[in-house]
Amino acid sequence: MDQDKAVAALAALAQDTRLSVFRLLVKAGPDGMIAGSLAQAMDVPPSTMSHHLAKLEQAGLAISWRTSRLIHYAADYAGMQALLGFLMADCCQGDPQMCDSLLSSIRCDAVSEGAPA
Amino acid sequence: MDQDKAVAALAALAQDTRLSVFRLLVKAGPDGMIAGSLAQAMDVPPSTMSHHLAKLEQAGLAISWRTSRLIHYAADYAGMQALLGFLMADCCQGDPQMCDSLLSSIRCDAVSEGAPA
DNA sequence: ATGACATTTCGAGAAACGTAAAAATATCGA
DNA sequence: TCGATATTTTTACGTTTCTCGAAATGTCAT
Repeated sequence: MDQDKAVAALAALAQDTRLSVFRLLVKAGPDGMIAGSLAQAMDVPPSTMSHHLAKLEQAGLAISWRTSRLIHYAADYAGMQALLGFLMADCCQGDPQMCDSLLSSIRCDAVSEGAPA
Repeated sequence: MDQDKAVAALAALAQDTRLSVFRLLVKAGPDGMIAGSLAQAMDVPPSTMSHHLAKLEQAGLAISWRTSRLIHYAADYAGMQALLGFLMADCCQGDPQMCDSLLSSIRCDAVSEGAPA
């Protein structure tokens, strides 16, 4: 992950529809979702969704594969991991505690926002 | 952190100069850096840097304060934390292991990219 | 007060982005 | 092969974003 790739990944997520799609894919897991279902879920035309999905895939945040006529999209966890690592790099230089407290609040069993019980 | 704020924060980071500035601020720590120094460091005019800094601050990723004629900018760790938490929400539904492996690679003592020895 | 310094606000042009209809491509069933 | 389905590519237009000079604002020393 270099600067350019990070900017591309962040730009891919910095759009309402795409951010929603990405989070939907994160929740959906490795099996992913069908392109058409995503277009329906987000209430946008197929061509618009295709454009967004292409951007997510180019940014390394989603992967796709075909099953007969259907195209599956799933979150690219490796890409997400690389992006977060890039953002967090050097975060704790001189103060590991600060970084630790930041990360601990993100741990799955500690996430509270965006994941209502 | 809601969807709109997350999009704003991601958009703030999805720009070459601003991403560099943010990472510089993350490295600089709580004392932050002076606006003019950031303009020099990034080689952009003061007005351009001011525009970028305003966007980072509006996005909740930076804070600023004045010391006589100088204006300090520092990374807003709480904002960064909220954004990462939002992105990670629901990441491990049904598969906590996947989320754990993702986070463990981000831990400060495991960061390798972007932080050359 | 006046001038010098640090930064922001305003304004305008160029470039990039989001949207979606229309046409093209790919796959399947009959 | 033909039509139907699923998706992408092409193309176009309106909007937003980026950039930076010029002017305005805030601060300090004299």
